[in-house]
Amino acid sequence: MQLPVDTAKHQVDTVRVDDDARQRLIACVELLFFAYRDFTSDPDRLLDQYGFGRAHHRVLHFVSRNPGLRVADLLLILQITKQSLARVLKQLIDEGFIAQRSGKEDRRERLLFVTIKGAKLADRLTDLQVRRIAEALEKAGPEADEMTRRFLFAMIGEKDREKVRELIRLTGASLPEPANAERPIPEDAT
Amino acid sequence: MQLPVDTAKHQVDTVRVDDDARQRLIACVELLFFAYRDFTSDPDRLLDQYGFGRAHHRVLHFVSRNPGLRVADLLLILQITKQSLARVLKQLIDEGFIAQRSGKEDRRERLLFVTIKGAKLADRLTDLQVRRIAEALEKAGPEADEMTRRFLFAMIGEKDREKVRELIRLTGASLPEPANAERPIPEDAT
DNA sequence: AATTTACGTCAGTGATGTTGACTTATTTGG
DNA sequence: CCAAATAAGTCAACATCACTGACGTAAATT
Repeated sequence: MQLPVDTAKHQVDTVRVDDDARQRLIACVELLFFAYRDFTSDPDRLLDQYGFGRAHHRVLHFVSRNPGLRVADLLLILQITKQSLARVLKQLIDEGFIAQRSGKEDRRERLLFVTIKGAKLADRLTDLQVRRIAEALEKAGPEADEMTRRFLFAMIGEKDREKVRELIRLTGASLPEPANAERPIPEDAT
Repeated sequence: MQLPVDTAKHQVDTVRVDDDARQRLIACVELLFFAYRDFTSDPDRLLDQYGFGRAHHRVLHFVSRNPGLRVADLLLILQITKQSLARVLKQLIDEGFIAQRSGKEDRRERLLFVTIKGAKLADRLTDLQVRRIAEALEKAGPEADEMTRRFLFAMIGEKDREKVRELIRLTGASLPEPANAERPIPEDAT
């Protein structure tokens, strides 16, 4: 590529002390961009073969991991609008990757489940991502596993952290300070 | 949210040994999604005020960090098409955030630079992201800094790693095995 | 019985990406 | 020196994924 060198025109004689620290943090910013770019590239290729996009992937993934998820939950997780979700969800249902059932207690709710077909695709997609992460953790060193989870968790907006902690349901030392050790396990489940 | 519990219908009696490991890896997959979602949310809010999107941010960032970047370089970095870049780049130029100059040696090249205005916005955006990362690293622990960079770097597709290493120009122990200690520093620079 | 809730849907819009083809200016190589 | 390759810009058409706002329907709640 032959990139030119940054001659640091801006912030010339500001605090030199944390200048180095800032450079390392900016490296993190850029690394996160590249890491995510490539993290999504493997699934994207597979999804293309089904005529699906990243939006389909996210829906399929979270429904697969959380059978009986409600539409409202999905909206909270993905932080998109009902209309955005509707399109991809409809496709996934129409093509037999996701099935829905009315809730027993509240029949307004549509509980979402993956079909066998959907589970297969979800697993293939997850395998691709798990493989890349496993390799990266191995390359990063023995303690990268835990450290990375702690870092990524801390990157989440404070308001959503508890929700995410419940969602990914990782117990033990894997995440910092569970704040509330009680984990009321609902018994309905599928 | 009251999410139902995964009853693990799939891969029932396969290897139980790394089942736990797989769960932790899947947690990483999901954490990366949430982390990136929130990582981009701060800049997005600021960009909105300028009528810009994420695409503008990426262009502005890399031009700001690499003055004199060529269009072709940008295409390699962002991995988008010329047409996608053209739209946002044109806007950034028209609105005075980025300036271009023909290359001295090769006058076909259009070298890109941020203007003062562009540098200010780029710095504000970077500050937002740096702040979130700094906080997350602090919460994750003392060695998260280095570990996280190693992990993120290893997440990058093997073919692009060297390019990225040059681009983010982090030396020393910050990244694993530089492979080639020689770093020929081009002297043209701006 | 009225309100709220969960979900679906219609219509319109915008940001960002894609492909393919073509032009212009400039450098390079036989 | 002229042909080919290269860097960049441009046009047209299109897909995906997000948005807003409004409205409908069924079921639960008050």
